[in-house]
Amino acid sequence: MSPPADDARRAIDPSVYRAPVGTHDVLPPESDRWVHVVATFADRARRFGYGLAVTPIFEHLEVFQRVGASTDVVRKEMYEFEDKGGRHLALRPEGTAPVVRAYVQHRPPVPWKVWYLAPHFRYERPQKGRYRQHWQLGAEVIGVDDPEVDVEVIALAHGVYRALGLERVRLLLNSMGDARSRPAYVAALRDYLVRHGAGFGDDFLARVEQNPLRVLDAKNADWQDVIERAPQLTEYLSDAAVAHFEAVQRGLASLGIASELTPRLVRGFDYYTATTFEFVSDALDAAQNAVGGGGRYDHLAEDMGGPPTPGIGFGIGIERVLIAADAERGEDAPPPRVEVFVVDALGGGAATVLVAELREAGVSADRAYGGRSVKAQSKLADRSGARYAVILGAREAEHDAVAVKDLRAPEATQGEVPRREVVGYLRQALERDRRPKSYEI
RNA sequence: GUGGCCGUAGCUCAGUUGGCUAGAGCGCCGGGUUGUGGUCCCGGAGGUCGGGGGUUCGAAACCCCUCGGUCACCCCA
Repeated sequence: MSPPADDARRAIDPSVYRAPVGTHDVLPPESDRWVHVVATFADRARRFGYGLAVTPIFEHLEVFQRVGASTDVVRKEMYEFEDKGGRHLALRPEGTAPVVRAYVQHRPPVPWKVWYLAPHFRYERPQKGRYRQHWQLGAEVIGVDDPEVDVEVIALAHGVYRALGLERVRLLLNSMGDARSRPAYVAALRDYLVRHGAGFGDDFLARVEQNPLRVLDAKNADWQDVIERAPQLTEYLSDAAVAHFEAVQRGLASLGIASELTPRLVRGFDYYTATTFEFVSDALDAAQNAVGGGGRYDHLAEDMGGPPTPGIGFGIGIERVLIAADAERGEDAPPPRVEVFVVDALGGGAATVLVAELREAGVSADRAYGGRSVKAQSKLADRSGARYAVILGAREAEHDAVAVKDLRAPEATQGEVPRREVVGYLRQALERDRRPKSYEI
């Protein structure tokens, strides 16, 4: 491949060869933290008895329209397209709908407990913690409306934040009521807002018209007084809804999980019923402080043509979790890439063999390429963060030995080890000072 | 979709009454007598000054458009 000629170079549009607006690459060393979040979640989901559900990255448009005609996701944020067969499809904007669709399609035995890791897409203007493609980890339990399930699902999410070392994450809790109690409330709220918000302009009226609940979490300062005094959903809950909600709160308390009743917590999707919740980070002063959220959706399966089936789930935004971790404790130096770096002063493939032996033995190892000088290789050894360097030198080779150097020692500490023993020697040395403390993101 | 701020080497930035071959630090590559890193010294590579158009004798700097970044609104992970 020869480089393009100068004039050909000029014709290349640099704005095209970059990640599209609102998307980003996840690369080392940042991706190490990303993997750690995923691994932590996967481990806990497994312990809770959840299996992985991998669903398509796109679905028929109708699947996502089930999140609600009044939602921003459906009205303006969907990445929809038509394929060559004329099907109307959309990239996944949220995680619950595809899982419920899969449930309705396959009808697995209940309770169906699954978790997922998936990219999500929303066409909106990016800003801190808000991207057009972002990754969510989530879990869903379908088929049971026992409040104990609500408690378990919330506990799963809560445990993930704790395991990741996030301490400034709070749990906000609310109940959206059930099919019987919500319509009466919405009517009362609309009535109230129309009466008291007469002078608030078209934006206000449009929201009241579209979905009065949307007004409750509005940030507009002029509206706050009216919103403060608006009727609260909790006053309209049916006896059954109240009983369910109280059971959830008792269950959380019994696990020592603190939650805050937040009557004005309104989540973005219309399908929510009963329990809704959101995890927010106080370390984030950005407008996007929600690091996760979810709720119960007892009519969604039915709305997709399945039998009446309750369900509950949540999603956690990986990017926001990482931002929250940075905000809590600052960005740490990246962890070492490998434990051992092999410096080859002999040539002839000696490093190739030793590195292979180390890797087979479970020791992470790297080496330099391109026949670089010993000095250059030593620099790379230093920068790799490796604890030990092994130098393959001519003097040592004369009696079948190699030099092993402790790169962390303040004074250069170097010793000779017989070539055939070096792998075992390094394994033991690394085992001795393996840090017991858990790795935080 | 609307609005504010910003756009000079890989990164962080300097460079204004518009005027010499566009600079620094860090990073990268090499060297400091032929086998060793982290400190220090020397050298080197690397820039369509986001892109296009305009004003001007002359533009990185001024104007317009455009692309991108960032923050906020709307809303959310």
